[in-house]
Amino acid sequence: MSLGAEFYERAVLDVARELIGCVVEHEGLAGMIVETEAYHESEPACHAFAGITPRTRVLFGEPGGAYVYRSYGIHALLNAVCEPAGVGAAVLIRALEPLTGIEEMRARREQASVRRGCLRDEDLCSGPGKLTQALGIELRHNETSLLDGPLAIRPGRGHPPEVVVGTRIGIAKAVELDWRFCAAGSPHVSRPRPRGVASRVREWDLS
DNA sequence: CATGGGATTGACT
DNA sequence: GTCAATCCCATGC
Repeated sequence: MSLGAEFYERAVLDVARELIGCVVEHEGLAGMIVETEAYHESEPACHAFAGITPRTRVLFGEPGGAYVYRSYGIHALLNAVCEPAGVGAAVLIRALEPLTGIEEMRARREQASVRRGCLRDEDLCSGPGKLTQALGIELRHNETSLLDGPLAIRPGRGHPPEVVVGTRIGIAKAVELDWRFCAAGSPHVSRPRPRGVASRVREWDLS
């Protein structure tokens, strides 16, 4: 069962943190969310900061909507619209740990890669553009519903991962906000990793 | 209508 | 470390 509107209709920082450990699913392909970022109309890094435009209206729409936009002319980035309708806010899904359909994900990712057959599991969904490519998420999913649409986000199983907080990636404004959330220790988080997520070097590896 | 700038990635020096 | 690819849309004339 997908997360309901009441899950998304809350403070975007709470949603971003609690989405860590949840599962994104599309066409039978699924991965656990290990990295998110929060965006809110009150700060200039958020697309909704510009107000309601044809591009941003979905951000001000019903919580639980999907905001998918093209980045750098190439990549589709997936966001979950949050907060009550009328407030422009969303959580950017930045990385997944692949769970189901891993070989299908690898095939989709290697289509665009020059080096084939070399992609590790950690290379499949460790970035916002990578995960949409791996799961087949495209611009046509913009303004669809995460509650009952082709894209679904479900609660995770077991206890949720420990979460590490850091600053957001790849933005020029409001860079100081600690609005990035990562599953502690996960090798599927994108780079650069915040402190506390860096892979540990065992002592016997040093010499 | 023309222009400019990205919530990135992969390849290369 | 640097750099180009490439499309949508916000902005300004």
